[in-house]
Amino acid sequence: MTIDCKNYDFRKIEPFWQQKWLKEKTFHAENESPKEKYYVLDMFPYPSGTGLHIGHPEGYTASDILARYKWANGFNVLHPMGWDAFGLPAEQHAIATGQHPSINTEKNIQRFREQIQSLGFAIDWEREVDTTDPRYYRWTQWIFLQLFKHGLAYVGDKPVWWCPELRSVLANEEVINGRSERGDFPVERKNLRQWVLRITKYADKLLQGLEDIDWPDSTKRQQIAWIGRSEGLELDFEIIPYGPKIHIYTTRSDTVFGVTFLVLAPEHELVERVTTPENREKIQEYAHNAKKKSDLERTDLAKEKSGVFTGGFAKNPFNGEQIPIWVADYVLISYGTGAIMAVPAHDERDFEFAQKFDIPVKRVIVAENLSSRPGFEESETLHGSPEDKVLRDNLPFCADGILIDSGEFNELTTEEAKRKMAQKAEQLGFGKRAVKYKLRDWLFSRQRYWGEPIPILWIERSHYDRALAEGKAYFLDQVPDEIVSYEKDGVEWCAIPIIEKQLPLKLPETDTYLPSDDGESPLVHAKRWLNVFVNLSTGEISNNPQTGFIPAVRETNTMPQWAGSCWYYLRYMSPDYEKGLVDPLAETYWKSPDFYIGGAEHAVLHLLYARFWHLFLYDSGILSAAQEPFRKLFHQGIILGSDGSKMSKSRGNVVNPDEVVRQYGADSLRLYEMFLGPLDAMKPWSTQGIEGVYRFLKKVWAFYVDADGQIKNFLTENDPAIDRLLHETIKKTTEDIETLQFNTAIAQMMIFINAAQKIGVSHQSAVIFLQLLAPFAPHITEELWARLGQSFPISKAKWPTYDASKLVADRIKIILQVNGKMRDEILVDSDATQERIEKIAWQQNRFMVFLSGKEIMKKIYIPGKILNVVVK
RNA sequence: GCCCAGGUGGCGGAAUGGUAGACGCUGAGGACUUAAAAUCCUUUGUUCGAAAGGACGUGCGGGUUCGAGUCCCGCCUUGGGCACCA
Repeated sequence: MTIDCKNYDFRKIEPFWQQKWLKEKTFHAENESPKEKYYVLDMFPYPSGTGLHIGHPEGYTASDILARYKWANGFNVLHPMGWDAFGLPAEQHAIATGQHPSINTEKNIQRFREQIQSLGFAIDWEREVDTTDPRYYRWTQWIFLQLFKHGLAYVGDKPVWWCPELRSVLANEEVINGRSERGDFPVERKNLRQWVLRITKYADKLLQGLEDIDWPDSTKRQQIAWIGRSEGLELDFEIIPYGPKIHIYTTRSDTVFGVTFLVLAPEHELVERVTTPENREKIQEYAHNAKKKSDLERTDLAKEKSGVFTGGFAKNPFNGEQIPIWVADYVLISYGTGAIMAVPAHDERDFEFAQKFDIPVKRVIVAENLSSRPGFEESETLHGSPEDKVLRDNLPFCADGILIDSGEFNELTTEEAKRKMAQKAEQLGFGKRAVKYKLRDWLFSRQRYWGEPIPILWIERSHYDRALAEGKAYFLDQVPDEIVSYEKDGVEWCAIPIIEKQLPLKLPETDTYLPSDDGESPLVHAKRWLNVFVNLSTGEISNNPQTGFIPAVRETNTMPQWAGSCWYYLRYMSPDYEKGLVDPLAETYWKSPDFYIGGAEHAVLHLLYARFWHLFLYDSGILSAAQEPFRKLFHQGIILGSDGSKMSKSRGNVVNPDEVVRQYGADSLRLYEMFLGPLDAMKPWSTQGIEGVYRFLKKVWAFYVDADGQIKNFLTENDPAIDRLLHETIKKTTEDIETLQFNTAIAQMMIFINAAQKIGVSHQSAVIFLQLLAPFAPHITEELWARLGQSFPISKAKWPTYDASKLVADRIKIILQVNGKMRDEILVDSDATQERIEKIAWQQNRFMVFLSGKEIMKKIYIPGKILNVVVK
């Protein structure tokens, strides 16, 4: 079956083949197959109200080329698509219109599906997933319960980022420079009861797992930096006289003899204890102000240090020196121990602080090449002794070096000193080695309507204890060892899971989707849903009081948008499986995606959270095939407006994919996005540029089809030159697809068609060329393929291979250089020796001009390429 | 401030240390056409030259090499990430 058209009528051709692929399930992936599998994954889109963006098809086309290429290579390919459909815009739309967010979400999904289908991707549409579908989020909730059961989900009254505009709590990762990532609204600190996932427990695994996965270096680096592992020493500085100890954490224990003050974070519990009466007032004032300051202000004013002396002192455990204790907000309560030893000579921040408050600076580390300089043995307190100006200007000296003025540790290197000091501290019991992370636990609850409800009930402590004591609570083996509870108005509430049978816990209907002003989820308005009665033996839930049922309150927070995207790649493997999140057989077969493509903006958030869940699921035996979810990752670049700036409505440089498809067709759009430049680069869209690839496709059409719409006659045999070009093209296209260099693959195909147009090719070569082009431009090639009499899809046809013997030319070009400059070229037989080439070269007048009267120093011959003569 | 990736014609971009500018766009000239569109052909880094041909040329300055866009050192600049993490 083909289309009845004479010209390249993509408006007829493209919908025809799209429907045929859909109807015949051409790209259906089998869960049981003797074939080797290949799983290509796109980061699934959030179906926004504005429809598909021109950037979406970039990644999708790249993955599609790979998918079709793998099909042609005999793989059983899984290339699915789905919708990350929970999210704020849908909720805001619901607030504005009063309409349930699912209605708008469904509409947007439909639009996205149509748009994506209009681009002809080889997707298995039977595996579509939607994170807002209860059949999907049932398992998101189930995973949450597993995390809960294993003690990885807990509640805490935490200072969190609260965004008044969005009326929601945000995760650390969602706050950028004191503003919300979404919407760019100001955020503030607020204490709220929150669900938190203990991602920190996986810090080391998340770090180690990066080692042998094929990811962009920059993304790995970002995750490494985000996890922020550091090894150091915790030391005790005893408050004088005989007070409690201040625990500090340092990665530079080698500088401990250079400590000239300690700093406590304003929120540190010992602040009051160390403060002397005469300083109490100003310390309290300082702490109070620091608390009021948002983190934005605290970081914004980072340049200008502030702090107050407490009047108290502590003893340096290494040398017994009395060290003044300060309070300053450049020390954060949330990292390390909330207290530091300050070594101004060897730390920029401490140095700045010491300068401002006139605190002594004591140098204890010198660069290795300086240590031999005379006069260095003597201790010098640089403050107030400006003799050695050079030295002073060198401070702070933050690099590793050699210790001076450090008692028994003198002359050790930084590395040796750290080791010996740690040993001593541990022996004498005033310190211990410690590992710290910048990574914080993941704030997992949101005060929103449009998210997965957290499947938890809250019951009073007395009920909880009794049920456990009686040993017949349904949740006996479903709760963590450590009770998750919180106190409110003198009552302690304990978290219990709802029974698995009651999943999915669906969102209740409410009158309003607006959170309350005090930061409670809109779900609190659903009173009937909220207050229930539960039977602790059976897990049954009732809306009315009954014998054997006790009152319970539902958790009203919902999950963040990241939840659904943490495991969708698993659901694609068996989207309809009812007994678990993934069918173990399907998981064993598909393992994990072989290729994952999506934007670099997800380098830390989604990609870290998903890894965390996957590692957890693997550890707890729920998954068994792959420890890491994404073995190979690629980030496509961003397509800018034609003015070179980011596409935005306000700039008026937005390109609408529907418009492009209408004007040039899906094949042109796909081809152009791939031809634009390297896949990972940022590149501007050009309206004229797409004309070029459109012309190319028209040229391809005209090469196969005559003016009457009939397939042309081809040559019986290829000219040797075109034969070589064909095999070069097979080679180049194949290699470029493997390395994702689609722009140069397309350039090679253009070269081929330009030559073929002039010289003509055999029928067989014409068929091969279509196969090469098929992953890039599937519609036009499928149509021409069918017109050539083929009855099965071109993407399933065996991928062409090149014949290496055909790549060898019988005559080759040799470049003649004088002193490395190209002066002439000659054509010789490909088996010509250097001697023969020199003989020919010496007959070239043009070349000889540059040699005449010169002394020949040297001749360099690069076989088959260059003869370079060095003259003087 | 720190870390990373870039900087090549009018434009997007090609180039395992070996002919810089493939391929495409744009511009110029031509063919076909009554005309236009489409298509096809020639040409298109700068500069000197009538031409043949020469000189210069991959952000800037050095270096290594027979030979550097590519490797090394220093700098300028654009983009991305991190940012008091002790």
